[in-house]
Amino acid sequence: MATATRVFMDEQGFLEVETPTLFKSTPEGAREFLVPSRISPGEFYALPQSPQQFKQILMCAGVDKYFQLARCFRDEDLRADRQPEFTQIDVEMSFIDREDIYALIEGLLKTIWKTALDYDVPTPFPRIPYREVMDRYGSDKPDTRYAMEIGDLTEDFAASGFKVFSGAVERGGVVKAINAKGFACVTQGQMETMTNIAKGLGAKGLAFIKVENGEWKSPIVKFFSDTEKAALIEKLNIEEGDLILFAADEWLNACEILGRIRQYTAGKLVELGKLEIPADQFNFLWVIEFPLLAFDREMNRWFSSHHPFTSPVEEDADKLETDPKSVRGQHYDVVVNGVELGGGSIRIHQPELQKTIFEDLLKLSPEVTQARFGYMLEAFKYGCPPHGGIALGFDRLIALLCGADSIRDVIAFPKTTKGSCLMTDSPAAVEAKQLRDLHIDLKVAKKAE
RNA sequence: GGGGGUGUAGCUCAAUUGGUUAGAGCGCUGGCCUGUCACGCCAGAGGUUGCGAGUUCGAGUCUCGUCACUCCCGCCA
Repeated sequence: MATATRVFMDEQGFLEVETPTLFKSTPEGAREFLVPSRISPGEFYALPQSPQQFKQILMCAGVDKYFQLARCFRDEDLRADRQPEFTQIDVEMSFIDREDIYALIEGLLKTIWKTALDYDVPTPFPRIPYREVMDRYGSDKPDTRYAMEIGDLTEDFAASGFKVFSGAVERGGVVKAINAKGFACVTQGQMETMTNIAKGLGAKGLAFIKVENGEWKSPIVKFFSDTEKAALIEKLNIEEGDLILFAADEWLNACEILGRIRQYTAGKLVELGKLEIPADQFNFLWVIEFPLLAFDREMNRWFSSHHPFTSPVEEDADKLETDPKSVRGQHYDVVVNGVELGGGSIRIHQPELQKTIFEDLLKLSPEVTQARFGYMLEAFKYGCPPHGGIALGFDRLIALLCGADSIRDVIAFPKTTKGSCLMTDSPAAVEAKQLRDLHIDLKVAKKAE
């Protein structure tokens, strides 16, 4: 697949460029691996979380079509789909807009799926704005191989006698529900699991209706008016044997709760043989127009929902100062079968705008901005073409093609959950002389042998 | 870093309150049959129940430790 990727990218006129592995710490994103320097006592390299900044400078330098199968490093906890070192298909191009990226990546994925599985990926992929994908699927990486979409009942229950719902609407929230078709046979334990999912996301409970023997079995349905019931039947297509689950909360929470519920119930319905999710089908889509910024309540500041180099969509740019929350980014994720395969954006190429983002919105001091990103702002000053790019998780891609549940299954010599290599027994202690050369004193006691 | 779950044959799983020689399906090997195509029939191999301690007359089952996997929170710009 690496070969297929290189051949395709070469045919499209891209130049493969290697970027340094010994990079510098830019602690905005994931935790980095540090490498001590022998020649510069007390100073460190960092292994790159991605070649992001290098590739943007390549754009300034006139390499207008760059790609790399890039090794990336992140010192975070592991998961089935996360390893401390992994590979991405890293792409950046100049003088383009989003459409160019969509067309390129659709072509690449089409080629890869054809080569590996002789599977014809239909193009173009559907594009769904973030707002809509959350409304319909409760996830920014939905599995669209099954429908079970979330319904919105905010207006229908705004004046409901059921205070839990009308109260949520009064506070500016929403009322949403999902129909788990044929899941009225849900067990007590499964209901409890789902309630815990909802509570884990801050809900007080999980309202439900079981439709059995022509009857709505539910502790709350007695509060519903006939109009409200009619709205439910119509919007959720309620039939005998269905299970309806509700979330009344602020918008994002309600969406996420039902998104989790959607995934959970779909899994159970597959076990029961009442839903089919074909393993040999691949539903690709683009999720677009993510919010550029999200607010961190604890830190009381804005942070980039993607990364700080993402350009705002043009018609929202003037709202950066007045209404940062509503600014959408020119960011896009490519999603297949509930897996986020990659993401990217059209970048900021104007030094002033980049500086505004760093200093006014992200509240980095000018000194910090200069120390961490000064070389980029400097490069931008000499005239940087409009550019953008994307990175696809290569390990995830291979796992998808192989039908593997974990990227560990498609990586030679993977790390364990605790980050050690069982083959070579790394990480391991080093000799005192090596530490002296690196000007390092250890504070941890040496492990007893 | 915190919390939950899991670990039994190559794979998917079973094994009652702790109780005989740890079972089944699929797969594998051999034989037979065959108008077969998810063939059928017969036979067989395959296990230190992740590892190490402990409790017990007796541990797959209980306790502790450890390793691995997995999910959730944190983290993953």
